[in-house]
Amino acid sequence: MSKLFKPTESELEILSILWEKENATVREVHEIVQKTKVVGYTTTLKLMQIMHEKGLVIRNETAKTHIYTPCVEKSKAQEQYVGKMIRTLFSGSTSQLVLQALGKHKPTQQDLVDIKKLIEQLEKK
Amino acid sequence: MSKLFKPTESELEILSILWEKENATVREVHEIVQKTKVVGYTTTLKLMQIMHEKGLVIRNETAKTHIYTPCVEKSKAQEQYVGKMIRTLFSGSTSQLVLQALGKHKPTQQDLVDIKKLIEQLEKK
DNA sequence: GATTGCTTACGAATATAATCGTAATTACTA
DNA sequence: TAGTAATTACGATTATATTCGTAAGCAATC
Repeated sequence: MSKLFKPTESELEILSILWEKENATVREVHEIVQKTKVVGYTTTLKLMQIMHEKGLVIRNETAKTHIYTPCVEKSKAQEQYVGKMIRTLFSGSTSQLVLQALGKHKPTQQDLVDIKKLIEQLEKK
Repeated sequence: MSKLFKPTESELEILSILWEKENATVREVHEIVQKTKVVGYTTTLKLMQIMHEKGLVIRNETAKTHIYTPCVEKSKAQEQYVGKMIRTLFSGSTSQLVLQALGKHKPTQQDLVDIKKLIEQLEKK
């Protein structure tokens, strides 16, 4: 059984930025966080230091300015959150989640092709 | 723009129980919560009282034992959480969420039929 | 070598959430 | 009526998360 990890709200936000950019400095992360909410630089710094203590990220300290890299797999987070959401918000029904997602957030034509392909595969079993 | 609501972890758990049962007493909710984690009765009570103050639930106080009813729509919560998840965990891609969900949490044959139907409708536009 | 700017480290304050103990109330019943 | 059980109300504590101020280090530059 894989250990479940449970980042806080702020930690998840930072992780999503790191997943996007592969790795980043505190300054870079902070710049992006700023777009969403006003918060001091040292706040972002402290959060990332705590994440380092927890092992959520690793960092390269060779240069003065440290470079942070995520240390948990995005796919694991996805799996965990999707599972929890299906349970608590969709009464355990995967298809309800899918219908809601496709209905509210319109997918592209290519998206639909991909999904149909997967459905075909699933039907073969 | 509809006001966004942001229940805590525990509040969301209680809401999901209330959505499932339409309405319930503190005792009933507590009984279900107990299956997941050990926690005192008054803790559940207090949480539901706070939710009442916040307007997340309404309650019928005519009898000694109050009956709680959810006061936010499940669909609104679904929309909000799915949207946020797509943004922070799936880089804004709906299809990625769908693929992850269908891949990890196997849907029934009927589920697949429903989804295909929706896809057909979406393709017509 | 003093000044400036950017960095990390870290303590401490603040805010929020979760937990529970105790008292008061009510209803039932022996 | 006295006693028991279940309920609500509510204060207080504990735990957790977030925020920021300040100091110290380092490098470039005036």
